[in-house]
Amino acid sequence: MQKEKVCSKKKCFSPEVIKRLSLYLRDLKNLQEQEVEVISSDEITKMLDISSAQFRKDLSYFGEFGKRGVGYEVSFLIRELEKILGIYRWWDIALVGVGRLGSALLGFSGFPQFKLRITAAFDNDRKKIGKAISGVEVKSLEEMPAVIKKGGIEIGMICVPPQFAQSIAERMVGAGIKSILNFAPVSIKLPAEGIYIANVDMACELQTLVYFLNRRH
Amino acid sequence: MQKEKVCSKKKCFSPEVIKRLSLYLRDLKNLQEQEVEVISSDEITKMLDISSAQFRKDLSYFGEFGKRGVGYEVSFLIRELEKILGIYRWWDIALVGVGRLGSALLGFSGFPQFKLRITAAFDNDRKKIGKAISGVEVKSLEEMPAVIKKGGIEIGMICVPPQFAQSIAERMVGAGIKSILNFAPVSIKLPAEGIYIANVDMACELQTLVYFLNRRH
DNA sequence: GTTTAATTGTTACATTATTCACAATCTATT
DNA sequence: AATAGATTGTGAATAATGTAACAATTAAAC
Repeated sequence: MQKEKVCSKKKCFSPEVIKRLSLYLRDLKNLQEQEVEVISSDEITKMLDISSAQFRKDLSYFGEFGKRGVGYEVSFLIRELEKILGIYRWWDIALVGVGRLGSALLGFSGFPQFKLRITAAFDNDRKKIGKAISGVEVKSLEEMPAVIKKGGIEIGMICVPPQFAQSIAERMVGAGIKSILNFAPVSIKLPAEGIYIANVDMACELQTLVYFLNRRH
Repeated sequence: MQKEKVCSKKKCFSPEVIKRLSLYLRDLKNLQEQEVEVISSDEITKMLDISSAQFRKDLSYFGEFGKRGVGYEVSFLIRELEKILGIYRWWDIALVGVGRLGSALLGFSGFPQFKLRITAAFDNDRKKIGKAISGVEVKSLEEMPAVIKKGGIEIGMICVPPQFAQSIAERMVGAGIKSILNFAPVSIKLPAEGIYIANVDMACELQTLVYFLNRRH
């Protein structure tokens, strides 16, 4: 969506490539559950709407993972993608805003599979503080910096109403958060260099649907 | 993310352009609340991380909306963007899967502003059927086709566990749904031509964050 | 062992998207 | 009414991305 691009000294890949890799990984894991052992670029991309050439090209940036004339060994490719994407240890997440969406995310079962876990949740609503939601105790916002620092948490999730999002982002980054997934429907000005922020705005997604609905002939 | 592209006989714009327009609209509405009356491409794009040239070019695909030497009148540009995006009437949405995420979406306050409203919700859990969540009565899945047809609903939201998503999508399209916002972390094979599907996969978004976390120097 | 059918990895090409740069235009000032 | 400063709209230049084509490789069939 945005032109966000984060580089290191090494080769720099666009978020688009990385997002596709993570889609491949997701689907490969599903295939593994169905006990598929080998798959061709053609077959796997039939599910996604991506060309097989795109798939092979995406992988080629990182190495050679298939066998010509045969295809890709599912379990091997999963391991390699996990290495590329950094899924070699657990990644802790701090969530702020335990409203309906925040609670839903706390209970989302899709995270552990990718070694992602929300280990801390914060809110400023007295009624919520102290309660546990999906096994995570809700703490007061004042405790956030200390908890983030102590836990070495690097990923933050913002689920607060839009008017508070900017200030929460700044406090997160001040506490040591290095990347943010923002669900508040508002643009956040990055408070420091080298912080990666991704936005999920459901209303924007829906509006795009509406546009194309209107355009169908 | 995907290479999804929907064209009509008229000029065809990529979903990327449309998504940016809808971001502009969102931020313009915020500016309007702050009583900003005129804004330049430079100022508005400072918030987003998009270049001012990109902003002007995006608009130029659809017409001329600014005044040289001056900038853009906020209220006028809002009206024009609403026209372009199709926000001239209410758009009804059918939601399937009233779990935590589904419930959160039913209560999401960001939709009405863009004339989007969830008017029907479905689940197959007896305990949920009949209850009202955020003012919407949960109905059984069996009733879905009739309700969608009767209401002329064209937008569907899938919030069910991944293993059910494909079949729900097919039943939605069978009932007349023309575009789908899918929250299930699984690839959906489009059951018919001309159906637009957008995917929101939070685990994928987070994995992209993790990748860039790992790469920082 | 040779042939055949399949499928990768990669180069060259085509397309799409973004940025640049500046003429055109507007407002305010003198 | 002429000038200066601001800012748009846009064609041309550049960069990024995606596609197509095919040589290289593999495994299986004969």
